[in-house]
Amino acid sequence: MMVSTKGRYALTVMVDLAKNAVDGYVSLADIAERENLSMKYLESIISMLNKGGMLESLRGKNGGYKLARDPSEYTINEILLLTEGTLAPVNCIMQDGVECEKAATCSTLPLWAGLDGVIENYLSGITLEDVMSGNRKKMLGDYCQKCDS
Amino acid sequence: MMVSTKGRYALTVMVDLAKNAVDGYVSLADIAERENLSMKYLESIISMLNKGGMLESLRGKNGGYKLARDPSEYTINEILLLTEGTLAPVNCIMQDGVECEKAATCSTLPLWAGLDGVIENYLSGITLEDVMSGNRKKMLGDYCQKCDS
DNA sequence: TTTATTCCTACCTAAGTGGTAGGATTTACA
DNA sequence: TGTAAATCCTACCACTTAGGTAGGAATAAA
Repeated sequence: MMVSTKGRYALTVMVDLAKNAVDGYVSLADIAERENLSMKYLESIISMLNKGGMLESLRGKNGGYKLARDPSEYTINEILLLTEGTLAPVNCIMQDGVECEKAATCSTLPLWAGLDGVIENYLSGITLEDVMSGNRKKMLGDYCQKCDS
Repeated sequence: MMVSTKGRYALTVMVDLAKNAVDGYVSLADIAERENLSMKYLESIISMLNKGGMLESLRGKNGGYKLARDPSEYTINEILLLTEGTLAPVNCIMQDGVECEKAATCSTLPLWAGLDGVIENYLSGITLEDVMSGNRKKMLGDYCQKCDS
């Protein structure tokens, strides 16, 4: 599994915030109840989003969270990267400038690099707005039977 | 990480067998030495490939393994599926006919389905022959700087 | 000053990853 | 017919990650 519940829940939280955007702040308790997820667990996840600059927060009564930007200005890639660390499909892809010692002669590396590119390309091309508004054509593309009907 | 060492080593073994195809059988000891991998661990991996019909094997002296078909007749997708079980990027994608109970109303599901499609499409479009022969154009596509030079 | 909220640290169980160990079985060949 | 070389099979094991839970401190509005 490439994306754990951390990443999935992070996206769910972001979509929830986008859909329930109001003037003020939205509390985590509200989000957890709407999405039927453990509030305590969401706490640790939303903390990563917050520290990563995705959100604005306010403590205390009537506090909560809200998106820092317009939904169209978030790519799914950057949201998932915050909670997952990396989205590389294998751990032999170069990370932090360190590459596998066999890289120069490895026959399979180009395959993994290509797969990595395909994934990043897809996730970078879709915004929070697309997910929130259910842009099936963009998300499902050729695989969507309903998109043409 | 989507693909574990099992899948990576399985592909490495298949490529090694493709490159070192001879009349007879290739022993696991030879493969392990060439690829510098633990023979004992490879044993369990090659067993999955063998049971999955990817190989032909012969026990006893001068025994070993060889590919059951031409390299061009294996897709990378089917090789990885044997050792990984699934290549779905998240576990909320439908499996064995069972789908998430929130599927009908889930905003994020189309994204995961789209990502799954992109991955499967990529891995199904590349053959063992492509990897063995280093077909960078096909594996790296638009991401390859060297492909046009 | 009370109440509702975020923020922080620590802890826990179960499952998966990446192997290792030892031996039984089979086959070619001298 | 014996022996060496190979696959095949079952068990085990340490370590890491996933997926949370628990408890309380700090903050801010009313």
